[in-house]
Amino acid sequence: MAKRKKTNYEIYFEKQMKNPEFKRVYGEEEAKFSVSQKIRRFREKLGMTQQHLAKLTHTSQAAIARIESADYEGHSLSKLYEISEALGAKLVIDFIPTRNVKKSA
Amino acid sequence: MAKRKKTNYEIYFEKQMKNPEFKRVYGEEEAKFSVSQKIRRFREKLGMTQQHLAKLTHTSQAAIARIESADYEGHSLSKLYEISEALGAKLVIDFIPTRNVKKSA
DNA sequence: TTGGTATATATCAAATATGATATAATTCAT
DNA sequence: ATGAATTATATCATATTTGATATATACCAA
Repeated sequence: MAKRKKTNYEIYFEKQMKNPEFKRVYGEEEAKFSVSQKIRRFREKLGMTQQHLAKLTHTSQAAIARIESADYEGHSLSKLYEISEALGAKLVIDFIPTRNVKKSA
Repeated sequence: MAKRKKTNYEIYFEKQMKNPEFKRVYGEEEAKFSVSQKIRRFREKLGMTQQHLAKLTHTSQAAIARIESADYEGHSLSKLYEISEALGAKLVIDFIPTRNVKKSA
């Protein structure tokens, strides 16, 4: 069975992950957090309150609290884009291949 | 006005972005596609039909078509997680700092 | 403690996404 | 061109997210 050809991104990413510094920063420090946690951490790094982020994204402090709560899973992409904009960040979304999948039905 | 202290991640990322290879692969080849396009491209690389992906995610072919349509922006994270699982992929979501933001309200 | 600020939780109506179905349009092989 | 497979579009009921509000809790400083 022939192996699927890796994308450039995969090749590059795997190479980077062999770099201990990259692995530490990307693979551990950041990637282990849930989306909720990432938002909270990012906001707190900026010294920004939920109230302020709420104003920037035209919503309420309660809504931000909900989005940042650990067990919340109802995030929409449109909301995440709004939030990333308010945080001065770019939202990156990628599908990284992890295992083989049967090709067809 | 004192500059905000950069996070380790920011420092590392900016350094990487000065590497033309990283910039090309991370910033252009992948990031230029919308989420809809990424799903479609990923599915097609696997030689998988919308019908099959629909079955794997317990929904209809029409729903997959909608999710892959270029102008659709209603994606939810929960749906993206389901899809990435069916595609044999890990969904990566990250906020990459791009500019400074006022610290507080 | 008191007051002030920040965050968490609950409720409910409104907005939006989802699933299901039917059917149209496209693509592709023969 | 015909037919089969694939994808696109439309509609509508249902489910879920969102915004808004009120209020509770937590935390810190004076």
